[in-house]
Parts: sequence; C-alpha cells; structure tokens
Amino acid sequence: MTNDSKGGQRREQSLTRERIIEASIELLDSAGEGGLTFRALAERLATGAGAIYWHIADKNDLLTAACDSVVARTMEACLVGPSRQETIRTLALGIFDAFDEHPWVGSSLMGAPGRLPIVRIVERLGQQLQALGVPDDDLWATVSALLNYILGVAGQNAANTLVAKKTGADRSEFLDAVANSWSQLDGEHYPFVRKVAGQLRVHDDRVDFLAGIDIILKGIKR
Amino acid sequence: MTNDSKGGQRREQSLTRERIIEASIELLDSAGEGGLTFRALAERLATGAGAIYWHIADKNDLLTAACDSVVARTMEACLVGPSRQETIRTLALGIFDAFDEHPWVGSSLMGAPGRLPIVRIVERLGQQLQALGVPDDDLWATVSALLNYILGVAGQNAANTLVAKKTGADRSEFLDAVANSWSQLDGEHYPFVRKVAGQLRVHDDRVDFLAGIDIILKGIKR
DNA sequence: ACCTGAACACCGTTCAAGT
DNA sequence: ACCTGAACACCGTTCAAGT
Repeated sequence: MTNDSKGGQRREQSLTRERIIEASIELLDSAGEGGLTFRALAERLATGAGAIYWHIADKNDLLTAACDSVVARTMEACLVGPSRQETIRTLALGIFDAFDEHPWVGSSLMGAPGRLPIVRIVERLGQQLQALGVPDDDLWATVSALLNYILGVAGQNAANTLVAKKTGADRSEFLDAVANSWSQLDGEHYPFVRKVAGQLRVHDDRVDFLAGIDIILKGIKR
Repeated sequence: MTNDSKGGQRREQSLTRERIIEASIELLDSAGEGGLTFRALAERLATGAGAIYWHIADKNDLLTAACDSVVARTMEACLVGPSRQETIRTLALGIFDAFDEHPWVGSSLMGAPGRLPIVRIVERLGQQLQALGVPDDDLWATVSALLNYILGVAGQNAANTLVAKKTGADRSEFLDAVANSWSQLDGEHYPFVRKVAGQLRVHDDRVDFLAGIDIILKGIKR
C-alpha cells in the first residue's frame, strides 16, 4: 500500500472517474489540448490505457467531464455584484479568466453542445437576465446571444494560444504578429482591416471582451 | 475554362492547389468534418497521399484554404441592403446560411484566428459599422463583438450537426433531444434552464441568430 | 519540377486474458 | 468487478526513389 516509485507516480488510490478527470485537467493545463492522450493519461495514473475505459465512455466524455469540472468551480466562485448588470459582468469576467487560465476549455466547450457545462453557464446567466426584467418570450434568444458571444471569444482565445504555442510564442506575441500582417494587407481590398490593425496591436483581450458584454447588455430588451 | 470534375476516378488534369481545395470541400460537404483525410483525398484525386504535400503545407493549411474559399464566395454573393442596418443583417444572414450549408466551416474558422477567412469577414462587417457611425476608437471592439458572436453561433451549429450525425439524427432532432433532457433537470438547481427548455424546443436557429445580431446592433455606440 | 507509395510515429478504441 | 497490455484500424507526415 505504501508508495513505490515505479514510473514516477504514486498509485495508492484506486482508479476512479474523479481521479482520471483530475489527471486529465493537469495534463491539459501543462501540455495543452494535444497533450491529453489515453497513453499519457495511463502513464500518469500508473495504469493501462484500457483501464480508463472502465470509468470513461470515450475521449469526448473525458473532455466534457474535465470541462465541466472547471466550469462548475468557476460558477461557484463567482460572487454576486452590487447590481444585476454588475453581476452579469462579474460572471462573464469570471468565465473569461477561467478560460484564459485553461485555454483548452474553450475548444472543449464547443464539442459539448447542450451538455452539463453549457447548462451551468446558461443557468447562471439566465437567472440574472430574468431578474434584469427581460420578457419571458425573449429569454431564450437573449441568453443564447450572450452565451454564443462568450463561446465565440473562448474559442478564439483557445485558438490563439494553440497557434501561438505551435509557433513558439505566447498569445500577445502572436496577436502582435497578426496585427503586423494585417497592417501589410492590400489597402485597396482591405482598408478597414488595415485601419484597425493598430487597435488590435494595443488592445487588451479582457477589456474588449467586457466591451462586447456591455454592448449586448445595452441592446437587451427589458 | 470548362470543368467537368464530376464523376470520374481518373484525372487528366494536373494536380493544382485549387483542385485539391475543391475536392476537399466536396469531401467535407459529403462526409463531414471527419471525412477529410489525406488518404481519402488522394483517392478522390487519383494520386498518392504524399503528392498533396507538394501543393499544401499541412492539414490546417488545407482546412483554412477550404474555409476561405467558402467565405470568399459568401462575401461576394452578399448584396447591400436598403440601409446600413439592413446590410449588416443581410451580411450576417448570408454568413449564417453559408455555415449552415457547410457546417465544417464553423469549426475550421475556429482554427484560423487572424487568417484570411476571418479578415474577409472583419472587412465587410467593419466597413458597414464604420458607415453606421461607430466612433473610430470603438471600431475594433465593436467589430470584434459582432465577429465573436457570429463565430460562437457558427461553432455551436457545427457542433450540433456533428453530434447529431454521430447519433444518427439531424440537427433539429438533436436539439429536440437536448430540450427534453433540459426539461427533466432538477428544478431546484436548474430552474431557468427548465423554463427555457420549452422555448428551445420550438425555436428557429435562424431567427434566434438574427435576434442576437439585432441586440448587438442596438447596443452599439454611434 | 512534380509525383509515388511505403514507412514512421503516432492516435482512440477494443478485447481476450488476468486478478 | 476491475485492470492489463497487446492488437487493430486508423491518422498526418516524411522521404527515398521515380518521372
């Protein structure tokens, strides 16, 4: 029962769904989206690759479960603000920061439509929108707009860090490279993109995200 | 140039980047996101798998190029409406319909941050926002909000059709199943989600999408 | 230059066999 | 019941060898 150092990792506990998910999150955080494989996971858990399938249906199930674990923690940690509007902004920022810390969540969330992690987010956003006075008939369309915006940002951020990692840079370096390529575009066909390239270079992801939330909050019927 | 690309296994044309991209789109449309492999593509083009690498850098390059081809056609086809607002709505709907017809574009777009297909969309949206009177300092944040919303919807729709296909249903059947599972959730923890499950069941993706666009347009500073 | 196709280094998933 | 690990059916990508 005591720790033997074979393979570098302990195996005092028995294999459970929770332990598998926990190890998956560690792997995803440290090695990125591509870092989660059944072989790497099995090695880390000091078991065989097939053993995982006793507790997990398939890779998508694993990814969704890991995603849900992060989302659940995030939803619990998000406090209520001084006003409804503030609460939604705090909630949105909490989600943004969590996805910033775990970029793989953005892409995992895309593969889990209608599943538990999405449900958690919809519930929290929706309750606030309802309290804000959004008419019953508009509730779904409104929460859907907010959700899709958040998912879009999350997905782009995940893609940014992924592509950045592949080129050996961090996300802000990558965005700088994008700004450079945009400012060198043909001015005849892409006048607007050239123009905003400068704003892209000095922008702050978090500030822009919040600006989008504010646009939506302002446009909401109530 | 006349082009009879339909029907034949054997090809008298030489291999070009354009022909590879065209075949990729056909494959993606008919077999879905997972249908595009270098082996399947090579067979369709009556060539070896390695030959493709002479014209294409890697799979991501291929996907982005296929994506760009669809986006470019969509942007060209989109007419200007009677008003600026209308033009943006028409544009957004054009994008929605194109992504509805080619669901794989939604996920491909996620993997191509800052690349040409995104640039095309930003350019068209941005020009209209500028004409609408959005202040220069807000242009990037505004176009970014609109873009991220559109990408979020595109990504979710792609995921919906993908998951639906895996379970052997179409997208509306899948959404119906989601609505069912939502209405059976624990009412104590998920009162809001239970409440909107009904709206989800009778909703229209396209109408909801447009409602989101309208919320953003209404919230925009000008 | 362009193309061939076998080979390489992976992957998710399965399953007979063990405890 | 739970776990093992070899085996299977794939991938994307490379590269010596051909034309």
